[in-house]
Amino acid sequence: MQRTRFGDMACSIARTLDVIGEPWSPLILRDVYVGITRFDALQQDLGISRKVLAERLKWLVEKGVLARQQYSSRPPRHEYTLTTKGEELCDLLLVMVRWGDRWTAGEAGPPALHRHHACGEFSHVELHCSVCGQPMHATDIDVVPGPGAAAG
Amino acid sequence: MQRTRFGDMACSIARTLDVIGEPWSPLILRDVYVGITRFDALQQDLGISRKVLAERLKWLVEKGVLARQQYSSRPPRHEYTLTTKGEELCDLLLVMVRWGDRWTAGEAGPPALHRHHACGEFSHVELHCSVCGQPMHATDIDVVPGPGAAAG
DNA sequence: CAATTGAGTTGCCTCAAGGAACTCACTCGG
DNA sequence: CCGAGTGAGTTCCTTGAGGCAACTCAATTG
Repeated sequence: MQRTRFGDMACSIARTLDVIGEPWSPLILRDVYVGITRFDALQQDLGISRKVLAERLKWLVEKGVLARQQYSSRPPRHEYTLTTKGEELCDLLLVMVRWGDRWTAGEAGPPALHRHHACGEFSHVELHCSVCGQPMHATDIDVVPGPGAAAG
Repeated sequence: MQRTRFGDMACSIARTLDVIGEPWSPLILRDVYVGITRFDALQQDLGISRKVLAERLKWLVEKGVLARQQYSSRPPRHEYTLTTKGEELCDLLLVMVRWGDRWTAGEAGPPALHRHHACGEFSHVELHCSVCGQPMHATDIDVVPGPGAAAG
């Protein structure tokens, strides 16, 4: 965890980073997304320190991205699942995968493939405009201050 | 910088995080994207420590996301600009903005708006399938091992 | 020649990350 | 009933990254 907190900045990027910007958090999200939901399983899959894992899980639950649920009462056992807020964060992971596949995969090719339910094909995500439906990239837009911009 | 490096993992998310996963890096990228390209300007805008800023810039240049260019020879002055690789990373920022706007903006509304050049409207990004063009979210896909998956 | 600006670098200090061991509650096999 | 096993953390110690401030160096402006 960095000392400077991003949560108070008037920037949606900074505020998103406040939630999942710390090391390991996106990988925890990925694991929960693919079905690794128990503490020990996460710890072994990631090779993360148990202490840091406990901290991150607590944080992500507090932020409403994950939910901690008891799936057995005797013995008490828990698992972590995605909330709606968390599922929508996974979109971010898809975009990371796309960039990582393009720029870091190298000769061996992408480590994972995505099959889209709607068409059944292996594909990747593309960004489109919510209004006109055309492709939309960082170079295709102007950024202007919005209502929540800091005064001054 | 976390001690555990993500760059060697067989996962495009981890490898993307290796490039921009460290604290501040996405915000540096955002600033360069919106035209804050000089060292001191970045330092003042972000409130980041000069030491960490120097480290991050060096890392991002090494990774080919930013380019360090001289825009004046006498006196020698430099600025940082986005490479193609860096511009494509900005797509990630757009998705962060979208999530942050939805889940963290609150009453005040989003701090920034995006106007799409193609249609001239204020809009946000949506994820679509590269094959069928239909919406594509984390809940709409199956993840299966690809050619670059680690053996074992 | 002094002050200013851009772009870093150096040094010190604190707190977070890594690692390993320990706890606690419960279950299962003999 | 006893010991081993499992899930889910917690505690302790060491190292190193992040914050802060001061310093450097080169060139420019007054």
